[in-house]
Amino acid sequence: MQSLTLEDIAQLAGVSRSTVSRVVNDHPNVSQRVRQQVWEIIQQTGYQPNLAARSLASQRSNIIGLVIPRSVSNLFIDPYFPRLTQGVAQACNESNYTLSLFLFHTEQDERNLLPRISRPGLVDGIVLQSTNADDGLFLQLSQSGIPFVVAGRPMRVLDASYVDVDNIAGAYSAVRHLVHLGCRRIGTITGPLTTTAGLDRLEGFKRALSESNLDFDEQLCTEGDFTEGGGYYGAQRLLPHKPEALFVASDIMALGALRAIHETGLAVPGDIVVVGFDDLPIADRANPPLTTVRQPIRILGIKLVETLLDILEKGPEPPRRVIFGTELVIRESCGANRSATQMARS
Amino acid sequence: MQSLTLEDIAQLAGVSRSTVSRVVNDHPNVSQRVRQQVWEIIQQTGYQPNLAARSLASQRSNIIGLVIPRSVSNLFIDPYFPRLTQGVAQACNESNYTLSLFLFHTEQDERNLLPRISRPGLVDGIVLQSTNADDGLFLQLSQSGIPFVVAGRPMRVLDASYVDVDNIAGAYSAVRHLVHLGCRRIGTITGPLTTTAGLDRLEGFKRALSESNLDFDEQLCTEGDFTEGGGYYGAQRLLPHKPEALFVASDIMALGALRAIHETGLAVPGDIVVVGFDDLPIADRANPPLTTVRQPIRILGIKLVETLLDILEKGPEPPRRVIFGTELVIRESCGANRSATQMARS
DNA sequence: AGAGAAATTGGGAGCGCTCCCAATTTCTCT
DNA sequence: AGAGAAATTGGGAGCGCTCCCAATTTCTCT
Repeated sequence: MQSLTLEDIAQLAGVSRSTVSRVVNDHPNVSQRVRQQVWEIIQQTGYQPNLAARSLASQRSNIIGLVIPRSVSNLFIDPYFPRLTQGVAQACNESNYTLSLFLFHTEQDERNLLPRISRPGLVDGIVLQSTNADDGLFLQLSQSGIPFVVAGRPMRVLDASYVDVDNIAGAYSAVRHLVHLGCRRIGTITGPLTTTAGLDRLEGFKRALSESNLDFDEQLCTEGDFTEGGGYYGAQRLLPHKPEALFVASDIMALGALRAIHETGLAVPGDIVVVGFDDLPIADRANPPLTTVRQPIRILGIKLVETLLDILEKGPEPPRRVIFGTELVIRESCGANRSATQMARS
Repeated sequence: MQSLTLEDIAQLAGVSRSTVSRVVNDHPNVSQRVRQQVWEIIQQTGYQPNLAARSLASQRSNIIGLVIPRSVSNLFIDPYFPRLTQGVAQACNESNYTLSLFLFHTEQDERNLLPRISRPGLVDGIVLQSTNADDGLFLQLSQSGIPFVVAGRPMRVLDASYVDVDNIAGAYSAVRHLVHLGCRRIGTITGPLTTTAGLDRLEGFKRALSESNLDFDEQLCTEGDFTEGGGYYGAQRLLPHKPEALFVASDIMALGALRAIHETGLAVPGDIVVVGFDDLPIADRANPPLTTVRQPIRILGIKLVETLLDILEKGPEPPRRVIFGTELVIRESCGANRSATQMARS
C-alpha cells in the first residue's frame, strides 16, 4: 500500500505540485477547470495528504492535547470527565483537529508530562483540567509558551484563559431554594477546598446563608473529595448535628450521602432534604431522584476547544474568560414537588 | 521561543547532526566520551527533537488511535470506557506513544472516520472498540492495511486480532453459583445481542442452566442495552414471571434492575437475588452490595496496546488472541454471606 | 490589436529529522 | 611498528509537504 504523494497527483493531473497543494487546501487562485480536474484525480486515487509532512512544513500539527492531571484522573471514573471529553472530542471533529489524551497513572508519568507534551511538532495547544495539586505543571506550562486554556478557573495562575461555570451562583441558588422551603439548619459537604470548584461552591453556600440571615455553623460543614465515599463519610460526620438539609457539592457525593442517611434509618426528603451539583444522568435515577444544580458539561468541553482555537489564531492576549450559568433542577430529594426549574445566572 | 534543532546541538557540541541523532535515539556506535558531551548540551539547552520531522523521516508517528464508535460512545458515560481508556493511556505512556482519542457525535463524524484516521502520517495503529453496528468500519479498516486490534471479540471479522475476557466462563460461573445457592427459576437481562459480549454472556447463562438440568425459559430472558434504563425496564418485564434470581449482564443494568425490584416492594436478596457483571466501583456501593463477575478492564486496556505494538513490530500474522479470566465477587445481593471469592478461568 | 494589469501556474528552498554509506579514527594482533 | 579489522563519525539524500516568488497565461480596456 505505497501511498501517493502530492507529486504523484500532480503528474497524473498534468499540473504542478503547488497547484495540487492549493486545491487540497482550498486556496484561491486556481482556475475552476484545473481545480475540478485535480479533484477528480484525488477522488479516483483516494489521495490523502501526509500529516507529518504537513506538520513539518507548516509548523502546525492540528492536534490538541487534553491533559487531565493525576490528582483528578483517579476520578476519570466520575462521569464528569467522560462528558467533558466528549464535548472536547466533538469540537475537535468539527474543526478538523485531532485530539490527544494525556492521562497519568504514576507520579513519574506526570513529571514527564511537560517534556513530552511540549515537544515541538506534537500539539498546537492544550486543554488542561484545573487542579491545585499540580501547580508546578501550570507554571511550567505558562512558561513553555505553548498555548493553553484551563477547564475550570485555575487557583493561582491569574492570567490564564479558562472556561468555567458559575459555581458561586449555582450553589447560591440551590441553598436559597432550601431556605425558601423553610430549612434553617443547612449543612454542606464541600468539594476539595484545594479546588476552585470546591471553594466557589462553598462561597455560594455561605452567601446564601448570610443573605438569609442564617449563621454559618462550622459543625454543619465538612470537606469532601468528590467521590461517593467522600459523600458517605461526610454525611456520617454531619448527621449527628441534626441538619434539616444538606447541600452536597457533587452528585456522586450526594449518592454517598444518601447511602449514609438511609443507613441511619432517616428518610429523604421526609427527615432531611438533599441537593446535589452537576446533574449527571444518575441524579435522576437516585432514590429519591436528586434535586441538583445542572452544569452544561459537554458545552464546556466544546467551548474550551473554541477558546483554544481562538487563542491559536489571535494570540493569548487578552486572557479569555467564559463563565456558563447553571440551572437548578428540582426533583424529589428536596421535598419540593414542583417540576419547575429556576435559572441562576452570573 | 525559537526551538533548537539537531543541527544547533551538533554545532554546540562540535559534532555532526548524525551523531546527535544517534545520541538522542540511544543508538549504539557512539563513543562514551562523545555521548556524554552531547547529553550535557542537550540537558543544558533543553533540546527536544521535533516530532513531526521525526515522523516524516522515519515514517512512524508513535501515535496510537483509540476509536470508540458512535454506537457505544453514547455509553462513554458507562465507567467501562473511562477505565479501558485509562489502561490504554497508561500503556501508551510506558511505551512512549501518544494516545489519540476518536469519539463520534454524529453519523457524519463517523463516516469521516476512516478518511481521517487512515491519513498517512497520523497514527501507527488503532485500538478499536468492538461493536456490531459498524461493520462497514471494520471492513474498511481491514482493507486499509492500517494495523489494528479490537477490544472485545469482533462479530464478523474473523481474522482480526483482539483482546477480550472470557464472557462465557464468567457468566457460567455466576449462574452456577446461583444454582448452588438453590435457585431454580433464574432469569437474565442480557446485553445487546448485537454484541459478542451480550451473546457470550447469554451463552454462558444457557450452558450453566443446561449443565444444571434446568430448562431455558424464554419468558425469563429479556434483552437489555447495557444502560441503567435498560436494566430497569428489563426487570419490569421479567418480574411478573416470578424469577427467584436474576443474572444481569452488566453492573449498570443491575442497578436499574435493583431500582425496579425495590419499586415493586420486593427485597434483595430476601425475595429475589441479583448478580451483575463487571465489578465497577459502584457495585460495592449498591444497595445491597452487588455480587458480580469481575473483569480486569484496565489490564485489558494495557494488553490491547501491548498487542498492537507487537503487531507493529512483527506484523499482523498470525492474528493475536488474548482472553482474560474473570472472577466471581460474592457480596450480599446473591444472599450468600460468604466473603470468599471463587475463580472462573477459561 | 496590443499594452498593462490581474489571475494562474510552476519550481526552488526549506521544515527538522532518519538512514545509508563513505571517510576517518581507533583498536587488535603479530 | 604497521597492516587489517572494527568502531566511530560525517555528510548527502530524502521523507512529503508549504510558502514564496518568478514566470506564464488570461483578461481588460482603449
